[in-house]
Amino acid sequence: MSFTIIALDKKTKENFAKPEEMQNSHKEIFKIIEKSKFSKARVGILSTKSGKVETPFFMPVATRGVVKSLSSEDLQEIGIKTVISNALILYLRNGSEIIKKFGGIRNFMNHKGINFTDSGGFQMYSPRIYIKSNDKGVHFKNPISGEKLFITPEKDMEIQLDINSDVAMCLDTMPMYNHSKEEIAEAVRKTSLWAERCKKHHDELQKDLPEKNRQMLFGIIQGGIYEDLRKKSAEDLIKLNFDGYSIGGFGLGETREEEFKIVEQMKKLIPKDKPIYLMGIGDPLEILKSISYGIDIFDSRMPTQNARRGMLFTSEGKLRIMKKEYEFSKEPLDKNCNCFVCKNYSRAFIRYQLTNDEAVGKTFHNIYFLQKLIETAREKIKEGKFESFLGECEKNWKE
RNA sequence: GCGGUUGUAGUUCAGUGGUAGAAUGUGGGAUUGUGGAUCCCAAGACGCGAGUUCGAUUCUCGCCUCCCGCU
Repeated sequence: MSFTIIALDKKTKENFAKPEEMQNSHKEIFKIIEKSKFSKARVGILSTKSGKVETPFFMPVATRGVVKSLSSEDLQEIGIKTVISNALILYLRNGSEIIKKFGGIRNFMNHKGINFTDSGGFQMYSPRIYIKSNDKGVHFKNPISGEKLFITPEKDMEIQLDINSDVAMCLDTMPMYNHSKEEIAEAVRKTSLWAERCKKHHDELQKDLPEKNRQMLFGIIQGGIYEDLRKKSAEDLIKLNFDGYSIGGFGLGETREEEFKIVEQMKKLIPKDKPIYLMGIGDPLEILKSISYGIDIFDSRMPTQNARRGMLFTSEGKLRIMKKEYEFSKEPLDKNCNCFVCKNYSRAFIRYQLTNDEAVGKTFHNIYFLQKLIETAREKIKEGKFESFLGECEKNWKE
């Protein structure tokens, strides 16, 4: 499935840094170029070994090296520069070994942009592959071969370096929303313990590499909705001086109020010159709101997974395409959207094809929508009009 | 034409002398660091007629229907 017939516009092309242009100094890996006067929103430039990307940005999830139902060309057309893959899941199918022989995931998936990898800590939520963990690491079972694996923080760093992503994530322990405070405190303790080992081993593995070729490493803050635990987690990680800081463990059932209370708290604790990544958050309004609290990076399976399940984003809110009322609809998904899908297909067509699970660009549209939304947000921040833009979006958005 | 068999939700099947349950489908909803899912809610049925009985979707009879066999 590909929509390569759209010619790249000039602006999009220019936004893609060529490898030879990427050999700049990496002394300043994150540079703030604009700050809102009315909120914590900011625009920055994150410099990685594969190029630069403007923040805030959203990364589609490419768990096994592909954003489901989108090609690398599609990503380029949409203007997506950065995707995130999953080191553990790639490792399960021997992907990390194959990718190593390609010199990294950038070459393997031919995504001419920037790649993040997640550690696999999140997969502790998945009873199908997670067995148990202790202070040394995590026991997983490989559902393909049936064999058991033991992933230590050190092993995880090695896998992510084999994959050679631009930004790696620490192996963390993610508690669930319904866990007791004691369990979440334990997850924080283990996350800090592992973060230290990740950082040490990661530095050691790259000590001979020139700085401009080094993979970055982000620490992941846990602690659920408890300010004292979050504070402890953040302080432990900040001491280790990571390249960036992730806020993990949200999007699991907590309220927006609980979430943003912690996000605001974290914003005050994390050094201003470090990028902040709110993991797993992909709801459009939630993203915009988080930007106003100073978040720089997002990722989520929401736009891709929900597209396949018939939930589309539009400028007027969520559209459930399988609803009976769209059976004969000649309208596009979103009349305000300029994507290939909205220019060519009706709601009725997309709805009809979904009954047979045919991919006709739903994912393309959702990713395009989010990309344009955040591009607009960056422009609005630069113009000093972000907050009114946010208010307008909130007003127009229907759940 | 005769004999047997069958008839319960849109569909495929349970079940009971005190007016019925599932699966699937349908209509809503959920879905947030992806194993190409899963979960929640709702609506929806005893072929027709007569008899026995306090009461029949259930038992009896007739009609119709499904399928099988015989002529």
